[in-house]
Amino acid sequence: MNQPDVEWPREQGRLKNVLRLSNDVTLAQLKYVGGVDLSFPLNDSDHAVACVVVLEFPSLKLIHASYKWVTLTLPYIPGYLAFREVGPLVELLNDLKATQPDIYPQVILVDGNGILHPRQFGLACHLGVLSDTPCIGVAKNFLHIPEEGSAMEMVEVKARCKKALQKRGDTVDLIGASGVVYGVALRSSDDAKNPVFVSQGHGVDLPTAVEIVLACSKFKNAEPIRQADGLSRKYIRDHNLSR
DNA sequence: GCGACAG
DNA sequence: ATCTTGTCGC
Repeated sequence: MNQPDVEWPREQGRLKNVLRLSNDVTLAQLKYVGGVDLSFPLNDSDHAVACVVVLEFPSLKLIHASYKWVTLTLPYIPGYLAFREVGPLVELLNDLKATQPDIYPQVILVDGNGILHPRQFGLACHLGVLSDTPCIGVAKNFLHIPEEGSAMEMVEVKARCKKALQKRGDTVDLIGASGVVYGVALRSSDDAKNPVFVSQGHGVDLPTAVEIVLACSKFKNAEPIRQADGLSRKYIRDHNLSR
């Protein structure tokens, strides 16, 4: 009974029962924002460097970065990213909470989706529940969601974005034919024509999630994620981890 | 069967 | 995911 397409949706459904989409964090009380990401060496998809950073808010100054060199056992399958990447991230967060609880972030920006997902339970939800920490999904690319109507089709979303996202802060709601509010496409920078896709992960409502992502954005990618991405990549270079 | 699919 | 970084389409 080791069938991913049977066991994994089941597991997502179970964890979804303890998912909180109500708000546990506000901009006013925000002091530390986290960012997580994994980077891979060239020609080696079985190993990666997981990274968690903490930025002071609203200055967005880097105050912490920790890394973990990991061996990945599961493949990347769209809709099941969390099963491949969530383990190392939870470990890094647990270490941080245990050793430096004073700088543990009130909210974490995750490279990937929250409920903007075929079963409304993407990586940001998965990480939020397992770490019991508010999380926001921020994806650079749109994840295709089957059978949710023309309003959620790739070409349709792109067309609406091109028309409506004229300046930094503009948003386009992503609502399925079923009525589910998946998230929003957000223009995070005046220089970035293409949007990022923001969705609730855990412990945050959508308006607050968008507010936080925007407040953390200097470029297209929100600073916490951009830092985690850049630093984990640098870690691979500095330690000669590419084959 | 092919297509469409976060990282 | 991977490429130097910021962004994107020819």
